[in-house]
Amino acid sequence: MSTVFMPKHIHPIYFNNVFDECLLFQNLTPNELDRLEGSAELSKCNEGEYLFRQDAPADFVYNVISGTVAIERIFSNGKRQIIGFLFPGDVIGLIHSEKYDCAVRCLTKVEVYKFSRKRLNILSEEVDHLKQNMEQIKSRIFSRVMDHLYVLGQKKALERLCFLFMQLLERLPGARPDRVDLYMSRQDMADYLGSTIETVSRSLAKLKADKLVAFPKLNHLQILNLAAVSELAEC
Amino acid sequence: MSTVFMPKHIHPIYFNNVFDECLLFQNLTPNELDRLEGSAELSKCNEGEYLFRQDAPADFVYNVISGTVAIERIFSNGKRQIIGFLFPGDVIGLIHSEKYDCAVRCLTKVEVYKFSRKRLNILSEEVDHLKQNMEQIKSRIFSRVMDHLYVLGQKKALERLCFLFMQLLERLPGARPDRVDLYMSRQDMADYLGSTIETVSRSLAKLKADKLVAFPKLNHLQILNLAAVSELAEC
DNA sequence: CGTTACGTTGATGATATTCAAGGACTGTGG
DNA sequence: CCACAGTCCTTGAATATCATCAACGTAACG
Repeated sequence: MSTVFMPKHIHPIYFNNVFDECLLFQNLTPNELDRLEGSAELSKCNEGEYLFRQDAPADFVYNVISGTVAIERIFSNGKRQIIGFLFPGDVIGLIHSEKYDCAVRCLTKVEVYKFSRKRLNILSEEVDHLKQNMEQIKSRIFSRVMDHLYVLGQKKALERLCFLFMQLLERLPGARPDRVDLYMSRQDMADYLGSTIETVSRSLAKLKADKLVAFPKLNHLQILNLAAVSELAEC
Repeated sequence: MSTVFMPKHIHPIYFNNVFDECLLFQNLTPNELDRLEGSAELSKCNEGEYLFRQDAPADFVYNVISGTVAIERIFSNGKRQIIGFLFPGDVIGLIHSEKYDCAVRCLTKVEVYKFSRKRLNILSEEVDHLKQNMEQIKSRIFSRVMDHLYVLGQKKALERLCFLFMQLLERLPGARPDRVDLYMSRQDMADYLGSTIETVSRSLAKLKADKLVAFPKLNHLQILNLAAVSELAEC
């Protein structure tokens, strides 16, 4: 990998596998990357911990370097809806008012770059590509939520599960059909898919019985029949 | 109503009941409003027509003056998910990439102000309050979609219907518990709530039987027991 | 080797969808 | 003004799907 664009002081992990795929940094010149770096701070978080909670002041924007997180929303009756899962390269916290309207829980050990939201906004005024990238990220997030909405509105349990698998396959860096790591629990899947842990488990059993997927280990998914899974997931 | 902030050439309908509630224009000075006006054009659309279609170039941002529209998304299998209903004062088309990723269908005769997206963005660089308003609108839209996601994921048909009614009551200008006009068909409600027309109809019957609501006319909803409906709708 | 947390499976009842038939409202033309 | 057709809405019956409660497996860990 070329090191031409590598700012001097950023943690090297940035450049292992994430940097190239990271939307936030697309098309930035070395000089602009340097300026962005000045607003950033590496931050770590352990499995099960929260990056931030619902209703906390929305002062920071995060860029996931490594690990997987769940965006979740708790409601007054105690129920939980997971809005999405985010992976290395993804950005958190762009679309918020003064307070975060959801919480971010780490499913694994997580490393993030933490930006002051204010400074990022100021910088985006001066760096046109950065602004464009931020807008693009927002519209992608929105588009993804609308797909999610459709899945919860129209699809059956089995199809929902396939939707999740295709999402993971497409968005989890390094995922291949024969190797998708499920970092989330069955309960997390259920809360994402608007279902229950039992229904998820039964749907999994059905997919296994039909030889569409296999589980060499509990959280190691293999997609055996990609065409069929993709078909079921289809939007 | 004070006319101090009234730009000279804007269509008077703007000032009948919408202007004060319109987020896009909050806190703008008369001079700034004048500049905004220069980018605007009044446009009308009949019931059943589309303001724009999915995948059309996203060149414009709309501000609803009068009427009701449905934001909908069509999927490859022909199914339709309605993302939301918009009313006077609401803004359409802020969060999109180059192409609209959903379509906007008019449920009634509709009047909108049509802004060039490009010019609006440029103007927002110069007018700080406008930029803030736009950000606030985006985060509200996002927050609303997340509530919707929760409703589709976690709630039963009856509760979903109550959720819709409360949304209408809160957001439809002029709506009161004893007078909520349903401009959408039963099919529209079903497509919004991730349900079927029959289930919507049955849920309605149940709510009527329990004296929570009444229908003096087919599309004139009265909420008889606001506390109960609100309770059922609760997020 | 027991404890604990997490996942699976079975039985049952609740809820929603589907298919089909019947009403109610609307607009048109006689 | 009425008859008729068309559209939308409601209701019924049968079925499919899912949630719930409970029991059982299994993997991880001290």
